[in-house]
Amino acid sequence: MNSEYDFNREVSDKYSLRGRVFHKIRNDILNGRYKEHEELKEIRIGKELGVSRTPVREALRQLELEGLVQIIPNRGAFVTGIQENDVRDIYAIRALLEGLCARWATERITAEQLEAMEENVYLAEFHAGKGHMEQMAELDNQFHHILYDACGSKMLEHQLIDYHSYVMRIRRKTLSTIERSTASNKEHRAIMEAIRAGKADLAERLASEHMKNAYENMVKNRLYDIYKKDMED
Amino acid sequence: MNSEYDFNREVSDKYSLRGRVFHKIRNDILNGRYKEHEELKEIRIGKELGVSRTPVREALRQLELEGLVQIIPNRGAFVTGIQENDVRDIYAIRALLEGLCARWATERITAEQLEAMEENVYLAEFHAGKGHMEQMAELDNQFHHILYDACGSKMLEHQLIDYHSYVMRIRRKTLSTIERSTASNKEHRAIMEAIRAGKADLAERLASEHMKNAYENMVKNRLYDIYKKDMED
DNA sequence: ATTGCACTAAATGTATACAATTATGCAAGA
DNA sequence: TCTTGCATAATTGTATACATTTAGTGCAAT
Repeated sequence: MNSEYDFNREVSDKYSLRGRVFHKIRNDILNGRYKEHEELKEIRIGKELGVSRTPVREALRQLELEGLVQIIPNRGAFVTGIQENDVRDIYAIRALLEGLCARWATERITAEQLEAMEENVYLAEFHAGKGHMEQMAELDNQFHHILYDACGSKMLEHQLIDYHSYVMRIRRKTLSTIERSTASNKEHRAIMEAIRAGKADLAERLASEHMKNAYENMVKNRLYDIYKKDMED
Repeated sequence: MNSEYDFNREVSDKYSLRGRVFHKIRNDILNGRYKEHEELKEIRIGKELGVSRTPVREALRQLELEGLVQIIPNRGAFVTGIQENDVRDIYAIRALLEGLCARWATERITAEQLEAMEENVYLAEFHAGKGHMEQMAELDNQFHHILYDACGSKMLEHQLIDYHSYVMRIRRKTLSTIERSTASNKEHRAIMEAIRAGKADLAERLASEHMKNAYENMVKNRLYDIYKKDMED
């Protein structure tokens, strides 16, 4: 019998212990509860969550997959350090890949995805007027995930989600000015309209520039200095 | 007191049991011992290598990191399927990233790395004349790894190495014609010379086209059909 | 005061036992 | 013959015990 299975299913299920531990630690890292280079000890985390070391160990190894944790043999698991150079490189890489993503999305986006994208942009404009920063940040994340989904490439989508997670710790702070947030959403609108108009070259260029702008804004405000100083003591 | 440590150390050490299991399974996948979608059962592999399930489980989760294995909860670990679309996407992504890599390498390459690159190209020309396919394939891998190293970005290097591993199962067969192999090395030479001359734009374009050529050659010869048919039964 | 070494404590690495889940085979019924 | 249901086997998930490695402490020798 032809045994079918969805091989594109998410890696870490939320219902196993390992899945729950995975998401807990992941959120704690992204929300800044754990600092850079902080050691994540299996016993302590296991005790905190009421599970044994085994699912914790496996969750930590899954987190290494996302680049949020680094495991050193016989030493332990550490929260990945955010290096200034790495951030620069990631944005350069993302400038290319988000461009490619926008190009492919232009060719393959569905009506539903386009509608979701439009709704996202409109909603963000509303919240921008009200100064709702929390919602803006969330909508920004959402916009990019819609774009990743729309490109129709699991490979590219997975890659971009990984990078997105990696810089989210910083990006949340980067977007925390209403000026950049508003400008960012305008760029989203431009990308969306290029995609809707079927202009692949334009969409690619706009998405690429969107990344460069985000990075330059970050550098200008030197918002990741808070991380830098941790590395210097 | 300042406890220093090399955080760029390789993830999987070769001296722990998990490390050995990891490399064993990895080689078996790359060398084609395990077919696509083949199930990798913890007990069987553990018995074969004389270890318990624990290091096998962890090795499998590390392999998921490289994209060679997919783990489905409560079902098991399976060799990643090579989809035609994924290969197309990876080469498109690599076309961009190898270009970026060549650009950065132009700006940052060291004298030693450049010399290694030159030696590689000369040696490949020698083996091309003799028709030594094995050596050609190995030198091709080596050239790209030198390039990755020379770009001076751990982020980009790691990314490219991952993709490189992923398609190596196919690429070995792709290079198996002496014509493509020779053409490929000519492209390597052109990239190397552009880097040596400090022409970043040219190096980027050549490296990008090198990927496109490799992919088009593969499609032309339809060399991955052997994989495709496995998926259709 | 400093270095070196042994010893201790604590953490990770591995093996194994048990629990939960999934796959398989067979029999009963339509 | 095909399907359904249950019993059983096989496999993964988790907990725990033990082995190994590492970090740190304290004491002695210089």
